[in-house]
Formats: sequence, C-alpha cells, structure tokens
Amino acid sequence: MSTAGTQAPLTSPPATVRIIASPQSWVEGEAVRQLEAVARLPGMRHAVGLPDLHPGKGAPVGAAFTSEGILYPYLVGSDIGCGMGLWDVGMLARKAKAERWAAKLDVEGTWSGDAEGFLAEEGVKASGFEAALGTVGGGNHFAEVQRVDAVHDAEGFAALGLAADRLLLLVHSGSRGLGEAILRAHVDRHAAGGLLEDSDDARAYLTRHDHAVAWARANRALVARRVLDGIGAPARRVLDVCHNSVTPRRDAGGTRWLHRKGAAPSDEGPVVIPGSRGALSYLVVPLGDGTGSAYSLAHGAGRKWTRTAARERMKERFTAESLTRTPFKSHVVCENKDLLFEEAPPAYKPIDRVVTDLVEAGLVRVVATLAPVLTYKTRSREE
DNA sequence: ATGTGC
Repeated sequence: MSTAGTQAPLTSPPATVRIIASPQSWVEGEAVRQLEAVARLPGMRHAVGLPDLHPGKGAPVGAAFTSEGILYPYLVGSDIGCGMGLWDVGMLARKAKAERWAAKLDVEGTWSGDAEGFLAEEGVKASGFEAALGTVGGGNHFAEVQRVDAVHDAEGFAALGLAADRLLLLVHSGSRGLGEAILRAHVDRHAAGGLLEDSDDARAYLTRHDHAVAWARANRALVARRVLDGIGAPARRVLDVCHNSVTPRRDAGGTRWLHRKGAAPSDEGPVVIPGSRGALSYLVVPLGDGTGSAYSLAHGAGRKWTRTAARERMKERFTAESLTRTPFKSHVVCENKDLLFEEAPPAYKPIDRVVTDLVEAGLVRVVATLAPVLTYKTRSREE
C-alpha cells in the first residue's frame, strides 16, 4: 500500500456506502439508488448519506463523498458555496415586532450600497454577479429571525457568547448566478465526468469554486446586514458554514476530495440544522473524529414531498393567507404563492427525528433549539 | 439551485 501509483486510485475497490438514518427516518428509495450510483464512480472511496438524504438532480442531497485522485464538480451542484450563517442580534426577543417587520422588510433586488466595497471588506474579489449580492435567492433559501426556544447545554451556549433572551438571525443562501455559471462551464466540457486532480481543468475549477464559496459567504453577510438594517439592530456573526463544496482533506489514507452536497461540516465547530419554517432549528456541536461520517452532518430537514406534490396538496388544504403564519405564531414573508406552497412545513421531514438520528449516531450534542419569529423568503411575486 | 428553458 505504500507505493500507490498514479493509476491506482481509479481502479481500486468500490467505495463504502453508509446511510446514517434510523428506521424512523424514512429515506426515499431513489435517494439510496442515487447514493449507490455515485459510490460506483471511478476513484470514489466513501459515500455517506445523512438523515436528511433525499433525491437530487442526478446526485442525492444530504450526502458527502470522498474520492481519491479525481473530483466531481457535478456532485457539488450549481449552488457552490451554499450554506448557513448565524448572527447574534443585539435586540431582546420580547422587543421583536414580527408583524411590523413582515409588512415592510424588503431585501429584494440589487442592494443600494457599494457591493464591491462590501466584498472588499470581506476579502472577496468581484465576480460580475454583484447585482445579486445580498439577495436571498429562491428554493429553500431564507433569512429567519429566531428566538431561543430552549438551552440544552448552558456551557456550550454561553461559550458562543449567546443569551437566551436575545434574537438570532439565520441566513440560508448561496452564490446565486455565480456558482451556476461555474458549473455550467464545467458541464459544457465534461458533462458529469470528473477532473483528475493534477489537471489544469481541475485547478481552474477549484479556483473558481473557492471564489464562489467566499462570495456566497459574503452574500449571506450582506443579506444579514440588509435584514438587520430593516429591523434596526446590530449583530455579530456567530458561525457560517458551507454545505455545498469540494475540498481537499488529509486522512489516514492520504489526500481525499471531500464533496458535500447538502451536508454541513462536522470539523468547523458548531452548526445550525434548521427545520422547515414551521419547526425548530437546532444549534449543535459536532462530536467524534468525523471519519465514519465523511466529516459531515445533516444540513436541514430534507424534503419529504416534491415541489409539484407540495403545491398540489397544500393548495387543496390551505389558503395562501393561512400559510403566512406558523404553529409558532411566526410570520412568513413569501409573496410568490407557488413558493409559499412548495416550502410549506408538511413538505419537509420532521427535524427532531433528523437531529435525534445524529445524536444517536454519536455525531452531535444539542446546544439549543431556536424557534422562528419571522421567515423572509421573497417580497417578489415572481422568481 | 439558476439576472432560469421550451
């Protein structure tokens, strides 16, 4: 094993496949088939499905993959750098004006400030997509003002500088059109094929990928700033993690390419695992050495219903107006009706089960649960 | 997912 040649990685034994989900966490068969198909790609070593595993476009979402000698941009997908940022808001929860904020908060369209200057402060170069910097995007993206529901680990909670009576802001967004353009340029040349790690194409992709990851992080920071300007409060970034990326990582066997597709890192400190807009989010601390889970965790609840099914089922049972409030009495800003139905809470799996699976697998400790106060999706009727 | 595809 000490003399692995350059050809060895692509012809060695099949990857291991592990799905970290209890029988109570229902996982769609198609998602499992997708995971197994990815595991058969040349150079693949480990394929890990997390408890929010669900089918994606070709490759599953809620999964992490490690490979040797070759990397696969299409496994990361088009929203390179997508992730979650959490801010500690300098305002008491009892001072929240959710109804007033829901009526007027507007984070739509190009930011009126100096986007390139903002990027420079974040240490990120401009990309040409700055018209979208500071916008939430579509799909499952959101900005959510939250309150602390319960503290389960007072020491861990205090260590993050948090206080139980203060608001928080969670932002889930990505690299908007930038990542999409990067993947499209790759797919035009290589389709779903991988890139040999020592190739010029791999180096070029990784340079653009790393830029999109940094730009996406800055995007979340600007979304947070726009929301905070809207509610008139200061804030401090507590954490920011990316769940769509490919990064080199050394482990016992040598350098591996760690692909995360809807999988939060377990090696970068605490993360937030959100449920639907009508459910709690979990602030957790990763446990263990990460080797059995590809250094990854679930990134959210995961869809239970397709968007099409969710639209049909929810329209039969609920009015759009009723979906702008949740069982937590929180407010939802989503003026696009299709998106309002697609993202309704029943379209997602129960987040408590997803997190319990992670706890039972020894992968996380729960620090606190966070409840929604105001979920901002979009003010626009289109998109 | 997408300054979105026919």
